[in-house]
Amino acid sequence: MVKSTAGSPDDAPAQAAPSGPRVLREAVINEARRTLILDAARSAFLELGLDGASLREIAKRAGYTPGALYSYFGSREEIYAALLGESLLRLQRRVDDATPANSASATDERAVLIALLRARAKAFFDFYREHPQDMDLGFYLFNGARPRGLTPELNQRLNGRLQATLQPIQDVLVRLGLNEAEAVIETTAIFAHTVGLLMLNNTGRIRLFGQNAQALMARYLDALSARLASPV
Amino acid sequence: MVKSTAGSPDDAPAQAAPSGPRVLREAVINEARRTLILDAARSAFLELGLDGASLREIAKRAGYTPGALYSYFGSREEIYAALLGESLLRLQRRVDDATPANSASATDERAVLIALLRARAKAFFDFYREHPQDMDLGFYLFNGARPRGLTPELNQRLNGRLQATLQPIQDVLVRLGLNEAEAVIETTAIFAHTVGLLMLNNTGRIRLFGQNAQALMARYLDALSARLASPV
Amino acid sequence: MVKSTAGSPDDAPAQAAPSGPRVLREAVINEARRTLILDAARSAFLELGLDGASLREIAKRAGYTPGALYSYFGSREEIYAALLGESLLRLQRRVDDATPANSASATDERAVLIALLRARAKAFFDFYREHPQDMDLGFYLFNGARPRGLTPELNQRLNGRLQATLQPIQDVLVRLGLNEAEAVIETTAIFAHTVGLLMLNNTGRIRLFGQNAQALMARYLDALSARLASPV
Amino acid sequence: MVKSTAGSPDDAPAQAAPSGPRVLREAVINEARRTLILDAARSAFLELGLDGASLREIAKRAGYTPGALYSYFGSREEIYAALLGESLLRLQRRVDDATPANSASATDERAVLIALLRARAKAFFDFYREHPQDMDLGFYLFNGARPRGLTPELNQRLNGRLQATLQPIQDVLVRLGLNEAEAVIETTAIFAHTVGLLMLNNTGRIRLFGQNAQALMARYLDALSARLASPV
DNA sequence: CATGAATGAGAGTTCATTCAT
DNA sequence: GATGAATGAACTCTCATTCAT
Repeated sequence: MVKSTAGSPDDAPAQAAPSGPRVLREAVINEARRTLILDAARSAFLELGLDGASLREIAKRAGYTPGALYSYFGSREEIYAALLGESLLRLQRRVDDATPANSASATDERAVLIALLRARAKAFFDFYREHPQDMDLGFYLFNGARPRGLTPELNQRLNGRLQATLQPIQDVLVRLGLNEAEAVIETTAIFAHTVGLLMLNNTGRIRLFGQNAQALMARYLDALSARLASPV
Repeated sequence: MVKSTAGSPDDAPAQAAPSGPRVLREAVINEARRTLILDAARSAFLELGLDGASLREIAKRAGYTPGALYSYFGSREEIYAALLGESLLRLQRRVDDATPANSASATDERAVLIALLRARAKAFFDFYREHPQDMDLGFYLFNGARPRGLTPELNQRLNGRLQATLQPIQDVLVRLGLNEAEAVIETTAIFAHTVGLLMLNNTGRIRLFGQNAQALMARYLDALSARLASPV
Repeated sequence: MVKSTAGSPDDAPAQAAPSGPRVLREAVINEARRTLILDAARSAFLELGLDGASLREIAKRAGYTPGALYSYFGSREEIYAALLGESLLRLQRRVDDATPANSASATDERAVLIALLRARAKAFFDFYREHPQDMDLGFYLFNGARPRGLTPELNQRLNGRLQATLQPIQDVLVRLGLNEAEAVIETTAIFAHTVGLLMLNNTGRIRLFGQNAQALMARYLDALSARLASPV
Repeated sequence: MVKSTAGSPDDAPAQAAPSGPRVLREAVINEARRTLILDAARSAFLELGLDGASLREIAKRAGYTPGALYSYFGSREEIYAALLGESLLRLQRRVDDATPANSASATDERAVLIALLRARAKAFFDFYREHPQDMDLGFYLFNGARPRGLTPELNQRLNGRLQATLQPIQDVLVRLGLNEAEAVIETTAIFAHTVGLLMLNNTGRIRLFGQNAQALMARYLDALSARLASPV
């Protein structure tokens, strides 16, 4: 049995395992197999959605029998959690890498920061617009008072990842002069608007109103930029 | 058999049924029984969520055998749809009835309109904040290209209800000087922000950030009010 | 409640009912309603087969609610039985009315008889070829040691009808010189061959062999005619 | 999972499975369990008919829970198909093994062939007379334009088996001098007569006419033999 | 480590039939 | 005579999970 937690190479090892070349090799192999399963889960997810991504289906796609998965994950929900954890990492990378499109008016430092803010918020938005299933996953796992079959630790870890993802946005706001509290508030608002637009978009509500999600996001960022343009 | 559509008092009767005291009484009884089932469904929903609100569970709570429900609804999805339809009606009523808290500065007509806008948006927000399951329901039934087992007619009817609910908000915007297109855009933005806040709230994300959904909503409306304060 | 047996106008009344103009009128109306139901059953049968012809479906097509049918028939099987009884009557009529195609060589009395035999056998065959569902019905109701939910009386009555249907064929054989026993044997053989061809035809087995049911029936009758051509 | 196709020992293995004593043992066990289920199905069939042989009933008789059967068969129809496939194999073996009762007049080669033909046709007839349920099964699975829930491949395989079963009869006819087309026609006729007699026998129609199915079959073969006695 | 058979529960749905009204 | 709500049992099938091997 392996059963580490939300699978990812950079996770700090939960406990100091007895080391040695053999143990190391096995750990590497295990990680590879976990990855294999997660790839299968992701593809099942993508094609069939949450309902269709049954444990059986995932096992089949990974070339395993259902029971085998329990050597690597404690339950179906844990696979989902690992998937979500990994999705958040990809999101984080994307937000971190975001750069403003045109660095023309590099003279005005404030404008540069705002452009960076927009780039990061847009990266966040685009990620979920392009991968709607990843958002489904997140909302599936956190849909009540207590998350779905997640251990408190796992839950906390995932929450940490989410916050880490939004941190770059918050940072820019601070550099723009907002104090910590204000920055958190504004970040949360951006987060909420983004999520709202995406939800409406994914469920066809936006098309219903003859609108376009990307344009609405740009519009929101326009207004935000205007508010931030002059020092607070 | 009864099987009218998404149950509601104000539905125009599909056909002129033979009237008379007896027929009337039976219709009333039927409506009562439909309501009984819907109440059971709602309670199951509330306590167990969508997954737990199986037909069997609903039937049990309504004091019926599973098969009996099929006299009133053609499928499980139809029950959900009726629930959603009825929920949208309650929402609509709430938005329609919304009035500004303090009608103090009744002198400034523009201010009055903005106060009305805020009251309506707040009513919308509060409704779903108080009844989170109702929002789940909506997102469940419209979660893809094609809605979950809904007939196109039912889908269209429900969409119409949703739009009717947002209409009062849009109306105020028009009265404030926005043209039709702008009003739709702004309404959609309000809708999105509301939904986003609620989603984050319902899944505990907002508390995670140490925030408060109602305050964030108020803040959003503040900014909006400021933008609308001066004529366009 | 009415519940006479295998419905048909020419059935001898099972019991001497109290007569009188009013009773008579009601009996007529009842008969009409039974016919209405049977028509509905037949149409359901024709379009949906045995599986699809549920009591609900029949009731719907007859413009009744399910429960109402129990005023006229004791069970679903009884409806089927009535349908079969009526089908056998139609078959009988068809066989009785069968006449040789070309009455050319009217000189040879033996040839005339053989032509009549062929016409009758062909009529029998054609009836079921054109109405495959009617044969399904028969085999459904008599598929075991004891017929499906039929009372012995009903069973006997239906058997009598079947025999009456084959009687005209048997008669010709007798007129051709066969004694009673031989005639019954030959009739049964014709019956069997017909049924076999039809079964294979209805289930696509004959097409599978690249054959044609009608041609095979003609071929069988050719051989039979040849055997009967010279006096026994 | 096992899920080979219409179960039978002589099926060519679909893929070269990794061999070895362990794999072999498991394959044997699996085959045994499939057989166990098929035995249960056959017995349910025999006692309760097609309607009564539900998945639940079969599972109960096999000592399984309903879901367990899905490890071995993809659907209820697949069980039926396996049953039919295996039944056709038994039939084929019986026909192949059929030998004339008295090989007295071995001098006349033509007579020997005719005796062989009779033996084979009789074997076919006897098989279904002794196992009436097997015929029901066949007619159930092929009762319309498209077979009941069978994949086209399975359907084709079963059809192939049926044709293989009749081939020995057809062969003798060819050896007796009939050309290919005539042989097919005559084989189909024999098949039809057999099926017709069996249907009437199984449903009690033959007894109704005071006849005996075996005698009628013999009589049919007498006439056929007479026709074939002299070279064509 | 992996298998895969098996469980046990449950899903939605359909049905003939009954019976108070 | 007719309604139609309701029963109760049945249906096929899917699922996450367990565990002896």
